[in-house]
Amino acid sequence: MQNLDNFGTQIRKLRKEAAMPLRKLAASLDIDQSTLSKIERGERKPNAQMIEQVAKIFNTDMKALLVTFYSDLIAYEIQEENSFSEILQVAEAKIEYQRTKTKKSK
Amino acid sequence: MQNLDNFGTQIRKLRKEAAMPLRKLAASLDIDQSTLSKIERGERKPNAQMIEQVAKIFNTDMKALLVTFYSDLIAYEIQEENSFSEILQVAEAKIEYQRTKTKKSK
DNA sequence: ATACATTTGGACAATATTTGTCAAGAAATT
DNA sequence: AATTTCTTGACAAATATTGTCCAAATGTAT
Repeated sequence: MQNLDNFGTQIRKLRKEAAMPLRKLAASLDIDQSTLSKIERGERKPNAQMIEQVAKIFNTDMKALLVTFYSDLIAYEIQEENSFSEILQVAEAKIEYQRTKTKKSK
Repeated sequence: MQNLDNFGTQIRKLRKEAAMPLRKLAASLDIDQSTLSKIERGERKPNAQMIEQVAKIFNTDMKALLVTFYSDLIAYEIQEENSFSEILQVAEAKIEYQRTKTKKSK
């Protein structure tokens, strides 16, 4: 089954596995350690640029991190909506439609 | 098939059907007409509060508007991601998981 | 226990983004 | 061509995000 961790939890796990102090990871990512602490605990939103750096540092799969990052974002935005399932379905159709359009227009 | 219009297009259609000038709808929504013009053409993002008002004014289905609004938002955010399909799937699983949790904890 | 390293919490300014507003010009309608 | 409707761009005000610091809290080893 897929991993339902949020981005913060995932990073913290990677960091612990690597036995790396938060302070050090923060330095590698060029962010303040308190900021990273908050990101790991879900108190602040991470930003998309972090993802590539994190993948490199821990030599891990970037795709998994991207999926976690964006699914967090989306789940948060529509968690209160009863029609969440339909929303996601339509969003997917829209993206697919966009892609066929740009393919043709090329 | 589902409606893949974006929110702006949908509002514009409703407004045209009702033969209502933009200026008047803007007044009803208590926003500047230039703002509404931009929203209808997708140049500015609408906000969620508009939805209920629009549904009332045109006596139309609020759910359809909500789905359009949020699917736009999401499609825009992840349209560049190759794993968009998986992202959406995981987002859905996360929301479902959240819900089972809160149900139990009650 | 105390010393040392790590993590967390809160405050704050700097920066960026969003939102509201206006007025003038373009387009459409009568 | 006069009137109404819509669009565009510019700008300030309000709001949100981000970066930074430092003290307090927690954890770890001696």
